[in-house]
Amino acid sequence: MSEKILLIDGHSIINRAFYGVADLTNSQGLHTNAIFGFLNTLFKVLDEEKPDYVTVAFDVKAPTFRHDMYAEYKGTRKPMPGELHEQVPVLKDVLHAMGIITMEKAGLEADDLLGTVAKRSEARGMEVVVLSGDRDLLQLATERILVRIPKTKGGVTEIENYHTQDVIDRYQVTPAQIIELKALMGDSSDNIPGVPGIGEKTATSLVVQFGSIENAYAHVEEIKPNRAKEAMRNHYDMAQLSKALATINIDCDYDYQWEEARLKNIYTEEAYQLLKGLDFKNMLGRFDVKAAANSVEDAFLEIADFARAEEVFSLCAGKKRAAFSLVYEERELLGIALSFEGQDGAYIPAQGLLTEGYLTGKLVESLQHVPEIVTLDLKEQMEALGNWVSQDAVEALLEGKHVWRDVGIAAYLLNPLKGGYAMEELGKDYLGLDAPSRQELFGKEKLSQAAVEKPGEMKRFACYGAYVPGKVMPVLKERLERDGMWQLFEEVEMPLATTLYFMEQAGIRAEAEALKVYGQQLSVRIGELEGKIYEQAGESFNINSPKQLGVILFDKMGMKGGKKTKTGYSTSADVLEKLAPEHPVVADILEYRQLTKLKSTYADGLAVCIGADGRIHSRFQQTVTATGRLSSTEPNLQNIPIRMELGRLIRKVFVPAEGYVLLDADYSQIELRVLAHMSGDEALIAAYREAADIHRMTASQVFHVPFDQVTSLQRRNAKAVNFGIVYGISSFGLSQDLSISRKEAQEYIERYFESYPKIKEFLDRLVRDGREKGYVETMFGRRRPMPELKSSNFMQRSFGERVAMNAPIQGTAADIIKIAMNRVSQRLREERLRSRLILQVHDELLVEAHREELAQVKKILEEEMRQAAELSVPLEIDMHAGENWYEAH
DNA sequence: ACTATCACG
DNA sequence: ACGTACGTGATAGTC
Repeated sequence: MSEKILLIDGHSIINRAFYGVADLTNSQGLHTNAIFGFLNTLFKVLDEEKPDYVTVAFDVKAPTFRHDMYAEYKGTRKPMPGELHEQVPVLKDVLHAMGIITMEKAGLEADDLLGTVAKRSEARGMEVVVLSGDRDLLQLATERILVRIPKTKGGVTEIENYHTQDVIDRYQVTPAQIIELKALMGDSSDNIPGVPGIGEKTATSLVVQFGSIENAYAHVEEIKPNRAKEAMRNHYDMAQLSKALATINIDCDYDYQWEEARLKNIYTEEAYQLLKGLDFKNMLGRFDVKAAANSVEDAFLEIADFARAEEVFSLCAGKKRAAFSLVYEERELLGIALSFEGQDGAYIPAQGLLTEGYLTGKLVESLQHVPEIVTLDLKEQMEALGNWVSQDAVEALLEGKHVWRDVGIAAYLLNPLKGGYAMEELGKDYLGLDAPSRQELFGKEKLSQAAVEKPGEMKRFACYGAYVPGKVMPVLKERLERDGMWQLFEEVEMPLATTLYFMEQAGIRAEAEALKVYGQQLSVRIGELEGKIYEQAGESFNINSPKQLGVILFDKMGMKGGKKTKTGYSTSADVLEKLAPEHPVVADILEYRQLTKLKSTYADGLAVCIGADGRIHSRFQQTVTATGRLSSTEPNLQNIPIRMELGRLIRKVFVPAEGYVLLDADYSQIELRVLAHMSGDEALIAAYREAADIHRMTASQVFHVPFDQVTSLQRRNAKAVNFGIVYGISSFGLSQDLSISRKEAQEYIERYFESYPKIKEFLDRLVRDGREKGYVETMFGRRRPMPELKSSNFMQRSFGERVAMNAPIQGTAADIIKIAMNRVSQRLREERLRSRLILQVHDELLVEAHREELAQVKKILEEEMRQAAELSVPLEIDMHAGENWYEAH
């Protein structure tokens, strides 16, 4: 096997880290965020690539120009901010302490050094990995040179990988032609001027058509859009100059010694001390654990005989804290892992005398005595447990006199942007521990099979499943306390996990027969429409395929629809609605779309979710959204149609059990009320205190007309403005929504802010705080990290600004209803009622209320929802009871 | 696995 | 000049 070398573009990775990681300083006041980000990326790539050689290339800070004659361009490169500048030498020290060499040479750029060493290494038959944030480097990609580009998407770093074909797939040009592309379109971050008037699209088509700038110029008359032709003619010199700037020198005069770069143990004492001085506590964990890599696993036990199992359970029962993990698959229990003080991990497989029932019964019994119980995904564990012990036993355990802590939920609060909170992720993030993932150990193999074939791996997997939560929890607690979210965790999120468990268990009754009839009715009409559409189109085709539909509508029938998506024509509803007057088939297509949606997603989709008990048990996910809302899956019961009557009818299939009714309560405009409170705007607060029609009030203020003379159009527009404010207003967005010009939309917004100056101040403050602190927060301290606000990319930054305005509002509303849910659910149980909370739809709660308890339940809902938070405006609710969800809402 | 579309708050 | 409303999940088609 050939050896592997990893080459890192130090300049671009540290820059990326600096702008992507929230500001950090150590106790001496040294900025450390860029070093932190760099090292995290480095560790990630080292873990993934396991290279034999590593080198990091830097630019020399003295003025260095790739080509002296172009100094004026390179000279315009923005100077490094002092906060970043001071971190570079420290980073180099850390790298050197880990035995990783750096290279730099006056007169040469990091790019050139990387290119040179990459090519030489390739020539020696090595596998090469180049890591850079700069897409210029793509020109180096070959079959044996992999260019990796980290990309931050919503706070999560993913790395894009490019060999030759990947470049072609992504950019339509070869790696060598990346140079041409950059030369034409320019690159402001790299100070390549490019050709004015030519952007990515035009540049790509020119390179695809002509292969090179020179050839394009030779055939300048054939260049198609006139704009591009003129640009090429007038700025050919610029293009050539840009090309020279974009070209990486792969033959530098540099003496590179591979053996110097060979990677040894990077976890040295020296590096440890340096990281300690930087206050990188988490990374130290990594050093500790790496140093003692095998010691944890050595302590893991597998227990196969009855007497020892008894011993372990009774030992566990006597501890202050314990963590456990059920290892199961479908309805088969494979075993139980426990972790507590004095025993890092013990796995007890289900076998022989140690039956499923014995193990789970013993677990419940032991845990009853443990004051603090730690799990990863409590709700899921409890649902599994219910397979082997009685429902009552699970409920008693959940409501018992101990504290439950779910490390997945804790980690979610600390960073809600992550894709998941699996055991190995938590270990890595908070302990620097390299625990194996299920995927790594077993791949797609079934656990039941793995248990037989790989008992050693199964023991590791199971023990880590209990060990990691137990070890991570104290770290998470410290972080939550530091960030002011401990109370939110203890008093809102953890109780909510239990509330959601009860909701999922309860489910909602649905009438399969009625659903089937509804679906059949849809089918009839869908069939009619299908025939009608084919007739009008002159042929049959798949109406559900946007691609085929686009061809029929825009090519065959000649309707003028601008291209919109990357893949072709847009056929979305808003485009079709504008086209409807042109041809009657468009209306039919819209109706067809609507009906097939109803049929496939709702009629058919829900039918398969009805369980043997005649009820649908949706799953409420607590660790998914960026704002703190819940999400509902399998099926999603938070998007059941309501806006259109035909769809709304589906709600008639959701019915209460015999003897019950459905009681539905929703907050009235909770987000605007939250906004009124958080901003402290007197006008809005007064309006809500007087129970005024808020949209009419806004219209009256914004359009300067008396309250009772507001037209319905004005009210509608004002309503859209109110929505826009909550979404993080932009004139473009508002103009789209109202089909008005951007200018008009801008005027609405300005007049709104004149009427409600405190709201403008508030929103501005959110953006500013977000930028300075790196996060925004809700009334209850829930945070949303805001890495986007530091982006140099206009689009990302603008997005960040809207998010900064929206997240605290949406998130506070989410906090409030979560509090209400806990109180409602708890009171229903404490007051020994048969009524149950069964659904939450963001600002709405649905209770299956026993007819005899209706008055009492109404009172509970009303009280707990109104009093969930103390705001400077009242929290109003609308409440109805009905024989189905349609009637109740 | 990814994209387009559309259902909800 | 840049190109969008904020937050989700399910389905069908395409690659």
